[in-house]
Amino acid sequence: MDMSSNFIKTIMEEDLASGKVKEIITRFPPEPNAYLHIGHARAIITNFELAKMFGGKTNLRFDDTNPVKEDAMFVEAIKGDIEWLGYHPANVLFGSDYFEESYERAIMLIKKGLAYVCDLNAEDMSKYRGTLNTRGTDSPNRNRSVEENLKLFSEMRDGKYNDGEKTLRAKIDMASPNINMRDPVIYRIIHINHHNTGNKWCIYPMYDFAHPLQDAIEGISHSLCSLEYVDHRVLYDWFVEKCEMPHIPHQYEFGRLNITNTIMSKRYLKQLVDAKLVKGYDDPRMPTLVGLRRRGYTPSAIRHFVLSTGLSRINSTVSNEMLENSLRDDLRLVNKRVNAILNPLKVVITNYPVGEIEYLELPNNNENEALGTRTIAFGREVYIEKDDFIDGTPEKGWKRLAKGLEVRLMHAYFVKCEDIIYNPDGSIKELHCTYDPETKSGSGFNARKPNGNIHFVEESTAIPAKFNLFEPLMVDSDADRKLEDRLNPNSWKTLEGFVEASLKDTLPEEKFQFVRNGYFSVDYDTVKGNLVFNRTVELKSSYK
RNA sequence: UGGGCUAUAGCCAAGCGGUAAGGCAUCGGACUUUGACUCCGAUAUCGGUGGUUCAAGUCCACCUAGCCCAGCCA
Repeated sequence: MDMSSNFIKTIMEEDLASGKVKEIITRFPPEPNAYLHIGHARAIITNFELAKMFGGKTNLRFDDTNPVKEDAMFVEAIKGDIEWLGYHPANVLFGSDYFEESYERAIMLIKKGLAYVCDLNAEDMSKYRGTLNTRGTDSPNRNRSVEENLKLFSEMRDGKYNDGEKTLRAKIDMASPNINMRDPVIYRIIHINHHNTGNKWCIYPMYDFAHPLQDAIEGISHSLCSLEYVDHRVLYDWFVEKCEMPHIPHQYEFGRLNITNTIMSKRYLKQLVDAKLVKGYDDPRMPTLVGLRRRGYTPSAIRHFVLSTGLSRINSTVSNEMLENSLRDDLRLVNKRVNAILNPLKVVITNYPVGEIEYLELPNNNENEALGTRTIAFGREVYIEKDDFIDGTPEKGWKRLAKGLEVRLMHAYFVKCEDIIYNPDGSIKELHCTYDPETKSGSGFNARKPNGNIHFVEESTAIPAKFNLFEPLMVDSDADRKLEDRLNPNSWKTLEGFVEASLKDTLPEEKFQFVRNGYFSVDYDTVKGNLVFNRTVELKSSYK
């Protein structure tokens, strides 16, 4: 699928046409402190697709300028997710690769009288900053000499001061209506081991300072980010200019992508995992890429979804149906359609010979002949879905089984329900039906129409399986309420039923359409003799 | 009387002065060995008010609503 028209694509076309840029170079700059989720997928896909469209390239750059929050483990996880999505970065880089250059550029700012070492502690700095409605006041250290600033900054690097004791700040304008311009901190002191640079540094650049420099160094042409950075753009440009970067990158912002019934904030996802309310970051209910993968989502479905939602300067909330639709669309023609019974109800075909099994041939996908055919077993005892039978008089339009009605067991025979056998407790034990040999599928029989078509699995060849069915994790979008109170108690339900014999040797992540039940993916918990399937998404249904 | 951003159908979203694309959802109907798929058909005058123009969703003014910003986070 192509990316439809959007404002960033238009900007790129114009920049290329005018000669403002020679090549489109983008970057995806995650901070290695969490698993990627579907929201990140939008940023990844947008950056890679846009560059690809214009014959450019995209870097993966880990923005690791804050060692207190970052972990090398996430570096590998993030790389894996991006590869899984189908993208190959031109370069895999780290913000920490540029610590030396950042330091040199900071010295340049000091020498130009555009940066100073400040002694204010965090609390006082906040007071001096002023508020949204009142201007800030200058730091007492704002007019230190260049020599003193150089000396102090050098001492900061050498570890002479404790965390928080001093900062390096850009000297801009404490009266600016844009708070980001009120002498922002550009270096702070953090004595901690960094996953890449170890103990080499104890001062680390802030995002606002590091990011534009990183973009400039890498020759990024279009630096894409989300809307909350709009107010930072003027600072971004200020650093690129004042640091005299040879290449001038430009920042463009677009809105975040939200999905109904889906909470994507890092904080909540972490809370869910830490409180063991889910089974980990790859729980099939999680909106993480590893979660979606386990659930059964395919990279191409996610790509299609993201591209179909477009790109604008609005923080949008797209309905979950759109994501689900992308998955169905993606799998419809490429997956085998097989029989599984999630809620078994036994049916005995009383006029079928005891002990006899016959094998019936059917297409693996009736919309795609290339997938070939297979055989399924049919015999005297079969399982059907409980929902496909109604005990009593069905409403008008019922297209399934009921006593006295005849339906087709798909690709087999018409069967008619003659008797309902009950357990002592009143529940249904089994159905007694008769079949009509004349109605065999493929025979061309059309003397009468069945009251619907239902699927089945033959009893003696059936393989037991577990089916995990999901609903949204959260039922309440009110962020003020406690997490526990917002959870959907029915978000995970496991059913035990049967699948047809052809699924005996399936492997994790294999995907099927279970006829009339939806798309399923084999779960990682599947081991020999214990099949577990996750329902990725249901089939659409006009049956209410 | 702080600054910034945004406003096209239920949800996304094209549109760049010439008479409202598309997708998802919804509602009809056809077809159907998945109540699936597919196919037909239905559904908006563009936040509001003025103005410029032969012509405005597109330009101008004012208004309204929503979102973002006061980390030594990103």
